[in-house]
Amino acid sequence: MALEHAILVSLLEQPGSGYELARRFERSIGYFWTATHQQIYRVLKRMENDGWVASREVSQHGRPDKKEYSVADLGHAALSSWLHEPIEPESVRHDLAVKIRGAAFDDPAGLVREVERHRRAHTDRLTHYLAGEERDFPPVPDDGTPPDAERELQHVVLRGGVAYERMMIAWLDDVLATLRRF
Amino acid sequence: MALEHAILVSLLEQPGSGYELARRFERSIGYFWTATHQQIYRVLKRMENDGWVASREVSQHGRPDKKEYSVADLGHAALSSWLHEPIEPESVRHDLAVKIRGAAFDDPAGLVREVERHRRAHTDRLTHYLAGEERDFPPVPDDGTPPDAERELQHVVLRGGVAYERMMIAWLDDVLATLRRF
DNA sequence: CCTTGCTATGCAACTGGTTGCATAGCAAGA
DNA sequence: TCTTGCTATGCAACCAGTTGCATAGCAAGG
Repeated sequence: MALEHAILVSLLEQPGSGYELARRFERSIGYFWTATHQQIYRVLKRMENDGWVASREVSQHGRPDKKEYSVADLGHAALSSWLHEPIEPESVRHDLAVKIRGAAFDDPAGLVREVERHRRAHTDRLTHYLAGEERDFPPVPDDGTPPDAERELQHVVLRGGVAYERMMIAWLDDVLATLRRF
Repeated sequence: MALEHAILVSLLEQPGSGYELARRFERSIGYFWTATHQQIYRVLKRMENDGWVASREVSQHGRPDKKEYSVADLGHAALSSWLHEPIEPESVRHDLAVKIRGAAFDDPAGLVREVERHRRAHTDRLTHYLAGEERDFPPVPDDGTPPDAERELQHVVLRGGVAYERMMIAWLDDVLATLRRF
């Protein structure tokens, strides 16, 4: 399970409430790890019981109070030991691939609109990633100052998202060309 | 849920027992949808109760008997209606991306060996895909005969796997270069 | 004042998926 | 004969994740 660890990373980058975490999981972290707010609240509670995170009540102006969480020593240690474990070869789940192979026994041409819809979703996400990259990672001249690990690593993960979306768009074009031959 | 549908597609391509399905889910179908044998047996039982599949006992020489499943009309209809639903924008889960961002708060260089391990797993899988492609999809001259949908669609899904592995390898090289700057 | 809508937190029930364990047929080899 | 190993099927317990629902503070606008 890596939700705990994703939360730890997110809280290390920036402490925040369950609600704020849920919003981050709709963007940023959420590009490669999804979670709903119910899940986040439940896991945060468990993590607090385990001493991985600590919370404090924060009053806000014009809004309900929030509970701001930050990473405790035990949490930092737990993250560290997880980082040093080898494991997890990742398992893939691709509904669309199942659909494409299934289309052979139904109506191949009928899948075109569905694939086009997916293609649009991926181009949208690519556009979004590229805008984020331009905003958050403008090119800096190498003036000899040491690189910032947090920033560089966030950037390389984002580049992974960009590469993934580009690959998917190219493949979906291949799929569309194939479907249109029937 | 698409496990039912993945099983239907697999049984349409070739009827088989739960055990045989489990083996297919370790290759072929398993490249984009994973399932353990327990899960497959449980779901097959439910599908049989629902009339989606039918089974018959098959005696084998030198082996225990098996129950061979094939798709019933209701199952074919269920698959068809699923294929015509729009839905599912796919959610991603990338442990490695979490680890990479987390490494900023631990030991970036310590992640190199882990990333190299993943890179090796992906090159292995790519080699495996390419061997399968050469074996199952040799180039055929276009002699005007109509293309075989089942075959062409299996091929385009496999090309997706190849594209994915190539993208991952290139990205992991990017990650390694980034990690090595610290 | 009342509705709408966003912030903020949470419970309960369910479903899908994983893990550990168990059983049994049969073949091959020590 | 006994062990090892592959084929073949399955139960039970657990855990992670989803869905539906509920509550409450506060602001803005009709």
